[in-house]
Amino acid sequence: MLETFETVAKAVADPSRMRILKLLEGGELCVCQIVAVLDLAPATVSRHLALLKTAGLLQQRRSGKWAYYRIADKEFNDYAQRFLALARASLVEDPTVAGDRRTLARVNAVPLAVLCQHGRATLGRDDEAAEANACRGEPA
Amino acid sequence: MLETFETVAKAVADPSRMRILKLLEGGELCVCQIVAVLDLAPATVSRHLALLKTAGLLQQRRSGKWAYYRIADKEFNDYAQRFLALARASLVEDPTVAGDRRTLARVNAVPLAVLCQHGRATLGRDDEAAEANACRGEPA
DNA sequence: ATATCAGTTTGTCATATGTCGAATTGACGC
DNA sequence: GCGTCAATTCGACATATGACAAACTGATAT
Repeated sequence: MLETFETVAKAVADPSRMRILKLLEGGELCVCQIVAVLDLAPATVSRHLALLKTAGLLQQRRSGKWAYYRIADKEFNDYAQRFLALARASLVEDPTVAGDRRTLARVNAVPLAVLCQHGRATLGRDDEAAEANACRGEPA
Repeated sequence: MLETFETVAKAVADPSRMRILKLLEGGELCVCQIVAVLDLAPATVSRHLALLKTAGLLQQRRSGKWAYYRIADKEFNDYAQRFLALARASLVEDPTVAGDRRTLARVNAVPLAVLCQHGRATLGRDDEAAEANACRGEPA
């Protein structure tokens, strides 16, 4: 259907959403991690994730207070997996995507109990003391 | 570049433009043929075609008063040909696309001197007398 | 040079979209 | 039950976008 194609195509035709997809290629992430990397409001990220999920590009699970999103591994419609393949083959050396990955590494070095409370501001404090893990302590 | 990806993705993420791409898979067309099939204002079609061309998805040539567009056969950027391949594999049995192709067959049965002057209205008059060819009489 | 024609550009309008702040919802701890 | 936290939904705003009409541009015929 033309409408489905449009829905999926529009989903990847936004830079913020494309950045999310490239982040998730590395594996499932908690919303708060995506928020910290992209430095966008949680409402914005939540809206983007919902749109990607509606387009059949992502899957979601909840664990306690946290929501995790990952790249869809099923065929939810005729086009999602094709666009995911195209996205995977794209932007391989893009500086924005590469920068996001570096930021994600720093995000992952911060205990999420801290990240969830103080957001991206914690990234500049490498001397922050370690705390108990929260949402990131639960692999898929 | 993320910006280029966005430009190309946005170009195919619109139904009218996707219909144009599917039409052009059958070969080069004059603007007036596309106008007749899509039943959109010439200004609208012209805007869409310009956007597709900017995205590296189409090429254009002029011949007299007429402008012809065809699917790009060169790599104008990193993504255009990838999206063209995806588009070619998509909407193969879509009813809107199929209907456009049927309409195009009827458009092609009308001499373009007539079509260019009277537009889509000529499609309902199968008894129209043949006239000299105009823009369609010039194959690539 | 003038008129006609086809396509393009400009201007306008209604609608869509990305973003953020506020409000809401659901999970958790006490 | 209450307070806290993370994510989601809602509302508002600025900007973008698809559509059309009008104006413009370039090609052609006379």
